[in-house]
Amino acid sequence: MRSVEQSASFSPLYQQIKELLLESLQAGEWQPGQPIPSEMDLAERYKVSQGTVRKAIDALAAENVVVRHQGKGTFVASHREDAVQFRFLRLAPDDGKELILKSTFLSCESRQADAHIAALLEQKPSDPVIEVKRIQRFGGQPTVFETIYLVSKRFEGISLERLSAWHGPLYGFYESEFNTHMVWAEEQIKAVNASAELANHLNLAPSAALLSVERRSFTYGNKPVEVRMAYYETTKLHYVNELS
Amino acid sequence: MRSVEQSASFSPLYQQIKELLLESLQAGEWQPGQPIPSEMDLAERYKVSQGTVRKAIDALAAENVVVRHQGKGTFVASHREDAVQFRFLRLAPDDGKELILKSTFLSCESRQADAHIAALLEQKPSDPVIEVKRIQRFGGQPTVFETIYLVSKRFEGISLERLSAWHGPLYGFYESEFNTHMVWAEEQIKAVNASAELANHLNLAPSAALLSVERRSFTYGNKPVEVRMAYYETTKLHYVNELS
DNA sequence: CAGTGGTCTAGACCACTTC
DNA sequence: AAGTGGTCTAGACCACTGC
Repeated sequence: MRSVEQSASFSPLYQQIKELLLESLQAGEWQPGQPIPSEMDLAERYKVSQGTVRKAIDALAAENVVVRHQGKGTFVASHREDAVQFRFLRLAPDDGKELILKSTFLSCESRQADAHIAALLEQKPSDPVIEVKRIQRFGGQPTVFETIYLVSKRFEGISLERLSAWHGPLYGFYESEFNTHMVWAEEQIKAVNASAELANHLNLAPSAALLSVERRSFTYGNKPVEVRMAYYETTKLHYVNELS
Repeated sequence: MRSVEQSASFSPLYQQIKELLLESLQAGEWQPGQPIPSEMDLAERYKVSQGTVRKAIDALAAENVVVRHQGKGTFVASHREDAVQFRFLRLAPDDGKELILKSTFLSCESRQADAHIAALLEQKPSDPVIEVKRIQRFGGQPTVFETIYLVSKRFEGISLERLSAWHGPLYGFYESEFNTHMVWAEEQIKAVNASAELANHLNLAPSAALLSVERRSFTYGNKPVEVRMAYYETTKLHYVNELS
C-alpha cells in the first residue's frame, strides 16, 4: 500500500513526508508564525494516512521547527514569539529576576572573511561576509560584547541604521527582514581573560574573567548562516544549561 | 473503554502508564542495563493496547530514561555504557581529538552542609552531607578541579578508597555501588578568576580565567542527590552545547 | 457546530535479533 | 521460526478553539 518505493537504505514513509514538509518550509511555502495545512489536508496531498502525517509533524515539533496548538492548528516556528527567546539566549540573572538586555549596535560592515570564519560559514575564503558589532547592557552595565558574521548573500541591504531601528531579538529581525529563520545552533564555551579592547568596551579591569561563547547558527537544510563571537561578563549573570 | 477514570485535570492514559513505569524504575523493579518487559507484556499487564504502551515508552525514551533496540527489547538507561558519557561531560579538546581525563580523588569526608548546599539537595541545614574533592588531568595537565556534595543517606559507606578503586565515570560508580541512577542535571556556568587555592591545585598563574560549572543532578522522581562545584581550565578544551 | 489537534484501539505487515 | 521493536492504516472518540 505504500506509495513510495523502498531503497537500499530503508527510510520510513513518515521520514519521507517529513523531508517533503521541510522542503516546503525551506522554499517558503508557509511562513514563520503562519499555520501549515491540517493533518487531513496533508494526508490527502501526500496520499498517506493521517497517522503517518501526524508522525512526520511530531518529529518536526520535537525539533522545534513547528509548533502544535490543539484546536487551532500547526504553525511554523517563529523567533518573533516570546516563548522561543530563551532557547537561544541562555543567560539568567543570579538573583532570579527577569533578564532585560538593552542592545547598542556599534558597526555593520562588509569585509572579506578570514579563513576560519569562511570555513564555519561554508563560504569560499574570498567571499565577503558582513561583520556586525554590538554591546548589550544589563541594568545599565555593559555585559555582552558580540561580533557577528553573516553570509552576505542572504543579508543584502543590512545596515547599521536598520539594525538600530529594530527592537526585539535579532533572530526576529532576520526572519522579518531577510526571510531567514534559525533552526538550531551549536556553541563552544571557554573562560578567557579580557583583552585590553574588551576591558575597555565592557568597562572592566584588564584580565577580568569573561565567558567566551562562539555560536554557529543554522537555517533550514542545515545551512550555517551566522557565526557569533560573544563575551559575557558573568558576575551578576550565569549561563544556564540543562543536561537531559 | 478506558480503564482509568478521568479527573478534573485530564491526563491521558499513556501518561499514566508512563508514571507507572517510572514508579517501577524508581522501585528498582528493573535495573539499569537490563531489559524491561516487552510492549505486549506491558499492554497485558496494564490492560491497554500495545500502541498506548508504545507511546508511554516513546516518552521515556525521549527523556533518555530508557533505550530502545529494535529486535532486542527496551533497556533501562545506564551510565556504564559508552554512549551516555557525553550527555553529562560536555567538554571537548579544541583539536577535535578524543577527550581522555584521568581522575585523582583528594578527599572524601562527611560534614555538615552549609545552608546553600543543603537547600540545593533539599536537605535540612543540620543534615550531614558527603564532600568529595578530585582533580582530573588532561594530557598530564591538571584541568578540572571539582568539589562534589552527596546526600549522605544514599551514599552510606562511600570512602576515598572505594572512589580511588573505581575506574570509569562517577555516575557508573553511583549506579553500581549505590543503586542510584542520574536522570538529568542542570548547570550554571560562569567565568571566574582563579583563587590562590585553585591556581595552586591547577598549576596556574593566579587570576587565570576558569570556567565555573555548578551542577545539580537528579535521580528518578526529580530528587536532587548530587551537587558539583567544578572549575575547568579551558585553554585547550571547550564546553560544548547544542541549542535546538 | 464544525474544524483542529490528541488519544486509543485493533490488526497487518516490516525490520532486526536470536536461537 | 519466533520474538522484539518499528511502521502504517482505518476508524472511533475526546479536548480545545472559534464562529
